[in-house]
Amino acid sequence: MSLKVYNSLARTKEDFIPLQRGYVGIYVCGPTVYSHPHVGHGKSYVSFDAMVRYLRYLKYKVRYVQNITDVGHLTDNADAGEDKIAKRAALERLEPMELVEKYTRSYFEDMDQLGVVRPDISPRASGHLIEQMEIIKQLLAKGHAYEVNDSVYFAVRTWPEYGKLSGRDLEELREGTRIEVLPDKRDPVDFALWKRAEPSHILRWPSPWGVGFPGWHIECSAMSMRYLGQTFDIHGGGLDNQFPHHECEIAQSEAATGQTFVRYWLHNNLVTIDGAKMGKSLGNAITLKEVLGRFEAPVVRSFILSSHYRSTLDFSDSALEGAARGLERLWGTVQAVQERLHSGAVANGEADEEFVARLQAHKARFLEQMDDDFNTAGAIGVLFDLTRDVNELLQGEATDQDLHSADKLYRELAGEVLGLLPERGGPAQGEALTPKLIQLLIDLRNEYRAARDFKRSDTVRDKLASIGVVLEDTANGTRWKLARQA
RNA sequence: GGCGCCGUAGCCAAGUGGUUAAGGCGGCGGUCUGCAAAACCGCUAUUCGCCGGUUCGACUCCGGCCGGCGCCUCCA
Repeated sequence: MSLKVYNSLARTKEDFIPLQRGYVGIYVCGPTVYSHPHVGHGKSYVSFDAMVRYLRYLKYKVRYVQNITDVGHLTDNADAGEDKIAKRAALERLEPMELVEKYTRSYFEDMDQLGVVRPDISPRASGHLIEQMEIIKQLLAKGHAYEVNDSVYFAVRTWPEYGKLSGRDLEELREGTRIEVLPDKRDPVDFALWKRAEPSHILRWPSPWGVGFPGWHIECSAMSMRYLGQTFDIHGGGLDNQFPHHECEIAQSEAATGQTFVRYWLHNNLVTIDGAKMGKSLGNAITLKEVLGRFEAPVVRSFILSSHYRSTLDFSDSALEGAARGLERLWGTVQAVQERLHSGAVANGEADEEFVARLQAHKARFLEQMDDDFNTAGAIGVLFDLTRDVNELLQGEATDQDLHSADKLYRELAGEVLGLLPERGGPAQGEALTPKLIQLLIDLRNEYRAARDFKRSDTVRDKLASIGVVLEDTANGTRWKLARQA
């Protein structure tokens, strides 16, 4: 069994073989931090998080780099229009870097909630101007770029492979150019590496070509190669960035270094809202904070992972609701296993051979799904098959070894790889009393029940229910849980 | 106009050239329970948008059609 990934460059699934045995370098295009993250960011970064988690589970030493774009790029196209960050900063009456800091924090806040493991390096574009200029210098020296009126453009006609990622034909691109071509460009398809700053442009830096700001694509080339080398294993991003962003990255990087830039390009598909594209510019973007206000973060995460990363995902309340019910059931079983383990009433003993064999079979199927281009949807399916078996086990006499092996498998697959288990943090001091108090009431109620005083036992249950504590009588005693928030 | 994707049960969603087309939600029936909840068991697509073709055999490959969508302009 080996990991296969869909490489956009090859348009097919390929065996994943890293450049250096045991090590993986991965770069994923990060957010431009000028507003709160939306559900599209959620899908993208949760998807790549699952990949990174799985690679680490496979014992690869992973270096995960994800940039923060804090250099304003233009609202319109790469050549004209306002700077997004400057525009928004003016609107919010903040210093541009203040705005950027605010939304960078907001971004990590939401990602943390979604259980996204932080990248190993989160480089800021504004902190890597030197590296960007270095590449531009190399491109100029090699004749792949030219300077006009204090701006520098990449000369696409000097790079015949331009279009290899997105399948574009240069001639068609020239004909189909919708944007007004700047007179400075020698060729309509050329793209900016460095732009002269107009006097009104706030975000500006000195450079060998005058005061200006970097082009949109150059930062990713600079930061990825800075930390992962001239050639690295995986570059990820949204499908919407395949062209022109990634195409341009490849051209400028490979033209500058003469080396293969990226070996595997992974693109995740986009989010739709009621079947239609969601976009900031379309005004139908839903922020993560909005969704996280209505659904628990793990529910959102499991919803995202319940479809393949290369499929579109349609956000709707009913679909989220379904994901919530399913996750609740999964958690119920995971929790029940742990409760049984800690109940002190478990028989010590060997694990049932047949049961262990079934666990192993589930695990193998799970890994098979993940190996197949990170099929988290299939993997979650296996988790529910596993849950069926574990529930069956819980119906009868389970030994501590049985329970331990089930618990371990959940933690490994659902927890470590998919990040779908609740954090197991100890309760805060005052809260530690709550379970004991509830247990007291449960014991009391059970005394009433033993005496067949159901009127009183129901009163206890109902009153607990009214403050959000739900009781469940099982063959192995009474359990309790907090009611879902309405 | 160019490039590309998708169409699987009421809903969400995997998947495969040929044994019974995952899984989740919902629904129905049952077991358990004082009642309930949860859990468990069973049922819920003779069929994979439509029409042709290739094949011994296609939902899976090819062609056409219908429908939905994306990229080609900032966007995860």
